[in-house]
Amino acid sequence: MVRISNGRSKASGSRRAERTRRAILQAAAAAFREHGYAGAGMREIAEKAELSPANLYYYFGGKDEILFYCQDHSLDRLLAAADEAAVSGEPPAAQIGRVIRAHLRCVLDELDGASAHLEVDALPAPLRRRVVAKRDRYERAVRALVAAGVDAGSFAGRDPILVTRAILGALNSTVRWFRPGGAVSAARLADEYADFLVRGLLA
Amino acid sequence: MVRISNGRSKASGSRRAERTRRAILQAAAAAFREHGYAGAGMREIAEKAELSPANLYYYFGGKDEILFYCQDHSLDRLLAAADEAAVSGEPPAAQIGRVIRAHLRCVLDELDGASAHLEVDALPAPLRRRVVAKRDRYERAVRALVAAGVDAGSFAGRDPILVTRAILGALNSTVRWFRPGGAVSAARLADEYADFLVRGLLA
DNA sequence: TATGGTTTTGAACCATGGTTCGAATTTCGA
DNA sequence: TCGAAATTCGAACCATGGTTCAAAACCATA
Repeated sequence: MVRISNGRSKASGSRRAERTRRAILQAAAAAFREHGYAGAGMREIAEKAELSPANLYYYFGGKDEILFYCQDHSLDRLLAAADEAAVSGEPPAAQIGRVIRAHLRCVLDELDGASAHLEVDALPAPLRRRVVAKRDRYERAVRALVAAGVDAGSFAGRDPILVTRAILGALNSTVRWFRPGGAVSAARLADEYADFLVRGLLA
Repeated sequence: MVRISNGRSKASGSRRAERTRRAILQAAAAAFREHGYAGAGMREIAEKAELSPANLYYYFGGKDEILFYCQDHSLDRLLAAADEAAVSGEPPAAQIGRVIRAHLRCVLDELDGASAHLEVDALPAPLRRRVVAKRDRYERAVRALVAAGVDAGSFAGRDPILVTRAILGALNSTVRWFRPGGAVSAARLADEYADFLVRGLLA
């Protein structure tokens, strides 16, 4: 494990290679969400991506590196959404609502975003550090929005750290039971969650 | 796997046997929380329980059966707390607050309660059915309290199913980051979470 | 102390699964 | 079309980890 040295492993050039890279990450994310990191096998990931198990090692250094890129990619999405909300100029409640909806969209609609925060401990130390650092950056960004609302007086004076973790915990746990095509749509879920959680913040 | 036939496996008699049974469950729960079900090894569980790996099979049929009893035990605790709140005669908001605090106490204070809801899919079908049934019973109990508040007009008219899942998701996710002896105590966490989540319910 | 049941264990078994390797196949510019 | 680079794969390697087994150690009772 941990045979990654530079940022990109080999084979980052061609257009086609980049496509199969994406396909692998998507297949892996689906497998991770179904059986967890340790439970999902390379053979299963290969089958979902429609190529041989050995071929995975042409694109990635190993199983852990696949998990790393899954998490890293979805964290980039989340961070972008949080930054976008922060500069929107809307009132704090609307900003948080934006972030909640964007977060759920990332986690539920896009297949490869589910394993963003789950199973960080499965990564070897150097990769884990990078993911944890990025995840903390996202958590701080959300927390800053909460704290801004508290300072402005529109939110109740609760601990922003705890409230932020409660919100993120509620959001991330949706991947455990939500299934596309089920009784509730992702859009309705996002609306209800946003209303409920934002209401909890208000003074 | 699934070599369990009757409710109790062998060796349920002596007082001492029952003690080591508990010790094994506690050690296993700690290991599961640390590395997940698939990630935690029987040798690690044995070491934490201070006995040999082979000895585990004198008390339990296998790894999956250990997970089953972990989940079953903590679900009993949660159900008892929910029932207790339901018959308290307090207003809905106070009842939900009670359940939230009890839930966090179960999940954070008692070491063997952490893996209650996580990793249900790891169980073989027959055991999984039993755990899922009990877990659903608990979720319905909490949902009934929420629905009662909505009907009484003290809660906003949101979907009780989604709101309940949001609450339980926030509560269960605490085991991912909470560590006893850390910056925040379990009691303060419970108070903040209860205030925040109950406030989200109010009309 | 002798005896039968309970409890514990070291060692090995065996399936699973991540990984490697060398060759075959495909791709693509010259 | 030719040949080098990129891509794919079957097969095997090997460590890990759940599990089994027969024998030893323990413990209560007669």
